[in-house]
Amino acid sequence: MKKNTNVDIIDVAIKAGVSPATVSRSFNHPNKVLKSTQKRIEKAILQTGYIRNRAAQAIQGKRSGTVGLIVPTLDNAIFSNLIQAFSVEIRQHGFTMLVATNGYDLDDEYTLLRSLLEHRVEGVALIGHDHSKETYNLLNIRNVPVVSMWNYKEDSLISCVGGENKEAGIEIAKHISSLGHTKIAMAFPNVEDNDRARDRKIGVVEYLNSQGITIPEYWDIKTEYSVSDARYCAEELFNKYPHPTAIIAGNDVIARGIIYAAQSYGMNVPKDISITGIGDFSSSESSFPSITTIRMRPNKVGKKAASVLIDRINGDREAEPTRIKVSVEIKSRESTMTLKN
Amino acid sequence: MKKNTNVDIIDVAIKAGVSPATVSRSFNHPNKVLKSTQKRIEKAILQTGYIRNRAAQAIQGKRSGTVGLIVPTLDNAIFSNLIQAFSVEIRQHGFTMLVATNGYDLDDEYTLLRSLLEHRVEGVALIGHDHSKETYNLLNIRNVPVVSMWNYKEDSLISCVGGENKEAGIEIAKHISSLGHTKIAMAFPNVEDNDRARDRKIGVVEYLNSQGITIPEYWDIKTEYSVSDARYCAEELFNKYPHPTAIIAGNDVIARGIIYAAQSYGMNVPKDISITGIGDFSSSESSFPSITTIRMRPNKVGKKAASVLIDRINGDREAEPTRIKVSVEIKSRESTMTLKN
DNA sequence: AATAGTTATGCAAACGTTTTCATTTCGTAT
DNA sequence: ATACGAAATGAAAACGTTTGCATAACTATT
Repeated sequence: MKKNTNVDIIDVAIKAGVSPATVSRSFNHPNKVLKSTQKRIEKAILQTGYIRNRAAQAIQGKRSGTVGLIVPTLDNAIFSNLIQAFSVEIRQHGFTMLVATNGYDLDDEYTLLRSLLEHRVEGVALIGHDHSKETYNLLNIRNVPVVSMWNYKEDSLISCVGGENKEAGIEIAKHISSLGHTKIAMAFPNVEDNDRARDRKIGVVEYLNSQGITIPEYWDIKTEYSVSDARYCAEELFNKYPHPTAIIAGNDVIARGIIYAAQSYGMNVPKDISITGIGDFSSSESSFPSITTIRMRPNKVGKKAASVLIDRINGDREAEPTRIKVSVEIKSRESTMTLKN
Repeated sequence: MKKNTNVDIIDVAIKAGVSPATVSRSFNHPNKVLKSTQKRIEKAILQTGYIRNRAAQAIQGKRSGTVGLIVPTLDNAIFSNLIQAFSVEIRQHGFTMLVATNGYDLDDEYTLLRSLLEHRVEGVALIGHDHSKETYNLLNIRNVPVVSMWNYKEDSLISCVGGENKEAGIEIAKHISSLGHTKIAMAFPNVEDNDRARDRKIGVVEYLNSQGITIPEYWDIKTEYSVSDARYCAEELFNKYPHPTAIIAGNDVIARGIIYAAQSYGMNVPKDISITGIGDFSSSESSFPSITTIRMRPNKVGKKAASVLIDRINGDREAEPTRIKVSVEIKSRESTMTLKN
């Protein structure tokens, strides 16, 4: 078996009886090359097993054909829908995606960004608006097309596509409050360096306050973004403190964990306790009980963000940030009900 | 604000008062360069805002600093743990990861592989052993370091790290059977082009047959890899056919969907019906009821696969495939119990 | 102090493309 | 047939690195 690693555009050109320039053009400007010549070139490519070298292309300072994506983690459902949608759309435009995870660490994010830029990604997608000074600075200096996903912000420094998280918090609080609940607990992750969670929490707290409801310290649960930790934290609450009649969770994964905790304590959701999420992840509708949540349309956000990014890559580098607000919407399902007294 | 996109190694060299070659060496062979010179270079890099160009590096035919990963989907929990572990390990060795999803389409996988090779990834990770003829051929011709994850196979054509899926199937069937169940249903996805699912199913069927148990057609559920579809399919079963006392699901996500279906039909899991998964995804232990499943150690597989790949990248290109078997283990939890009669 | 052996650096030729500019070929109108 | 503009192609100079070879600057040895 002939091992063939280094056939280049010149080999193809010779085989096809044309110049390298023509082969190159047949890739990048096919309309500038005669149909019949294209055929000959294609044949030569097949015969030689040529695979074009994007690195050599990228070096021209033009297209690298890649975009970078930095997410906090791939480890759970939170970003899966989003990333999948983003990836599919990106690819349809001929890009390949470089992915890096920063584990919610903003300094690390900066390092990753640098590394992506070393690879000359044509654009970058990030999550949310909490990024280090250095990150913003680097993006600006290099003038990299960039889009922030998941979170709408009307005065964002960079383009963004997402829902308004504060509004999401308000909506869910409104829902719970309208069902008559007043003994309400919350379960959010660490909101420092995480504007999505922070905005949601602010929305919840502000709305409840406006209704004269305050949440005591011991009902303000801090949890990680995982089913297991959420369950554990909820069980702690059930063990040690008076039981609320409703718990508002920072997202659907946390809500799921809390529901498991409640069920394992023999409570019925929603009869004994109402529990809400935020996000509407793909399994929230089909779980039992299905979760009352706020629909944040991850698929739409991912897809839309991809096209915003591509537009920016192809378009005006100096343009104002594009900001797209994806409306949020309450999904009232089985995990909540009117407070019985 | 000065927009600065094109500072190159020469600018840095001038600033630092050395030659470009020395700057290059300070990146790639730092021990070959005087400490004091390195300092000057670092300072120049900071002052100029230089970011090295990996494309120009890659063109030398040496390192591109990237590896490619092709997965069926990012959309659900199945591969999340695996990918996360893989990505973290890869990065610790200075690589960046190019990710592509093929939606379980093997022809598409070939196209993606080509595209990754255009970017001159130094190695490729795939899922399982079902790949098209063209894919295997291309990998062989180009002599690309490659590792298959998730599935151990003793005579695999390429290196692999994973559990033995057939064994997983056998183990879970053994467990269910040992609990006294004989009225057993199965729920698997389409096993064509999916060796993981196929091997599991074979294991289940063969073991049950050996115990004199056969599964009627109407208890052989075909479902997609999603909570919602699994729930839907299970409800169909509950609606139309006699109820089994146990259901063996192809993985934990499917199991989860089935549990929801059962619960929504007022059944108690496990008192009325035992349900098992395979895979042991991160939330399976903390869900309620927790899922009896086969531990496939996705974190270990991902991490190990990354290091196998890196070894192959740095090592002997002609070596025999490295095959690492990650042992599977039954995790008996709350979703199963002895058949009461 | 002269020599040999190291170590650090510079020079210049790659690496595999793309693209500008120049040239050739072709079709069409005279 | 001739001339003209358009379309297709080729030649060669980039693009930003890395690296083999040559040289210069040290260190250690006598």
